[in-house]
Amino acid sequence: MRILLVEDDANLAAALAEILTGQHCVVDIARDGEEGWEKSQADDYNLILLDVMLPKLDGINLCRRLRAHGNNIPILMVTALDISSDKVQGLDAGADDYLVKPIDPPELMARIRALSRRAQIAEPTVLRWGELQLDPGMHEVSYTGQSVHLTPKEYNILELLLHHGRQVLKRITIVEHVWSLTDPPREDTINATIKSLRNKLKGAGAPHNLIETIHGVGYRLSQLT
Amino acid sequence: MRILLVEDDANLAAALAEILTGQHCVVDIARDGEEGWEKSQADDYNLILLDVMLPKLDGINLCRRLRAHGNNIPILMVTALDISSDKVQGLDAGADDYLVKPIDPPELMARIRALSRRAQIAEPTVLRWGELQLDPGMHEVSYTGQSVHLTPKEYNILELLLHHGRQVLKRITIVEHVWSLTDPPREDTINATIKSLRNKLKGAGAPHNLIETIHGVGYRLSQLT
DNA sequence: CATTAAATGACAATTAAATGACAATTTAAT
DNA sequence: ATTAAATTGTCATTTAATTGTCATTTAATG
Repeated sequence: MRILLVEDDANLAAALAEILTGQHCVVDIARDGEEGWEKSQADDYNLILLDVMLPKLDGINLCRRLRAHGNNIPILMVTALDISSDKVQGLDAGADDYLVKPIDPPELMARIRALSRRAQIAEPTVLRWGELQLDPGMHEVSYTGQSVHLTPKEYNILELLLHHGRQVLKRITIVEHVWSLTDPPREDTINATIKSLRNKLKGAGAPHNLIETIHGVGYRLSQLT
Repeated sequence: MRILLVEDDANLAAALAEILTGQHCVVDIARDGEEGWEKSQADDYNLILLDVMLPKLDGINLCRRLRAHGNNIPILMVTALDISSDKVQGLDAGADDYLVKPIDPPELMARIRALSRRAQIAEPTVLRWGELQLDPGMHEVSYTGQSVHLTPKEYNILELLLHHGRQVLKRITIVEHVWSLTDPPREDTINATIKSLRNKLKGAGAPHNLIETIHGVGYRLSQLT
C-alpha cells in the first residue's frame, strides 16, 4: 500500500508516517499542497492522506484539482476540528472520507482499509471472438472455457488480433507491436509463433483456421459462423 | 443503538439507563460480570458499557474474555478512580475507551458517539484464498489455521496477491506497491522474496505453486481446486 | 509450372526465474 | 552505545521456459 501523506506539521507527519510504515505501508510525505500535487502526478499512490490546512494550496483545493483531472484515487481528509462545514466542504470537493484530529491510530488504519477495499472495483474488459476469450487482467486465454497456456509473444499476438477483429494485420504491424522495429526477428519467426499459437488453440478445440492467413499480407481472425 | 450496561450499583445503573434511553438507546442491564457475559453472547449489542469493579467476574476479565472470543464490539470501560493502572489494564484488555466516575452525561454521550462512529467502519475483512488466510487487522497470516510468520515485504506481497485473486500482478506493479518506484531494488530481489514467501507457506503445508509464476509477466494466486 | 510465401519440425540460442549463499542494512535488545 | 537478531538486497549458479533460426515441405499465385 503506497500512501501519499500531505501534511505541513513535521511532527504530525513523522508520527503518522511511523504508524503507517508500522502497518507495512510505503509512505511519501509532501510538505505543502503544491508538493502534494506534484508528487501525486509523478507517482502512483493507492491513497492520499490529506490535511485540510496547508501552505500554498489547501487540502480542499488540492482535492478538487485532483478530481478535476479525473484522478479518482481514494482521498482521506484530515481536519483539525469537528466542524461540519469543513467536513461538508471536504466531501463536496471529492474526498472519500474524513478524520478528525487528534487521530486515533486504529481508526486511521480502519478507515484506510475501508477505503482501499472500496476502491477495489476493477474494470473487466474481456476480449472475445466466438468461443475464444482473452482476459487481460488475468492474462488468461480460453477456448470454450478451456484454458490455454500461451507464451508472452503468442499472447501478445493473439491480443493484437482480438483488438482488430476481422481487420487484416500486416506482418510489419505485428512485428512492430510484438517485437520492435529496431531489432526485428527474421521473417519466419512470426510464422513459427503463429504456428504454435494455432497449435495451442487447436489443443483446446479451436479450428485450425481460427487465425486465417492472408497470403502476402498477414493474418486476421476468421469469420464467425 | 443497543447498549449492554454492566453495572452492579443499582442506582448508578438506573441513572445511566435513563440518560441513555433519553438519547434513544435501547439498554439492557446486567448486574454482574457473569450475567454480562451471558447477555453479550445471547444478544447483539452495538456497544458495551462496562464497570471495572463487578461481582463474580470483573470488567477487565470480561473484556478480555470477549476479545479472546473474537468479539470486537466497542467497549467503553467505567472506572471509579482516575488511576492510570486501571486505564492501562482496561485498554490492554481490549477496551476501546474509558470513563472516570463520576460520569458526566454529555461526556458519556460524546464518547459513545465517537466509538460508534469508529465501529461503523466495516471491520477489516479477513482475506482468504482456500486454506490461506490473512487478517489485515491482526497482521496475521495462516494456512490451515497454522500461523505463518512473514517479514513486512513478504506480507505486503501476499496481501497484494490476495487483494487481486486470480489477477496477474506484473513485476512492476509489485515493485510499485511494495517498494517504491524512486528506489527500486534489483529484479531478483522480487524473486528472492517470492522464494522465501513460498518457502514459509510451504512450511505450513501450502503447495509450492500456491503462488504461480506467469513467465515474462509476474505472479498470481493459483486456481483453487 | 515456376516462383514466392507460408507451414512445419527440430534444435540452438537466448532470456527469465529459481535457488543457495552471503553481505549489507535495519531493527530490537541489552 | 554496542551487540545480536532479523530482514533485506545482491551475486553467481542452476534450471526451466521461451524465442529465434534452419532446412524442408506444403500451399498459393499468376
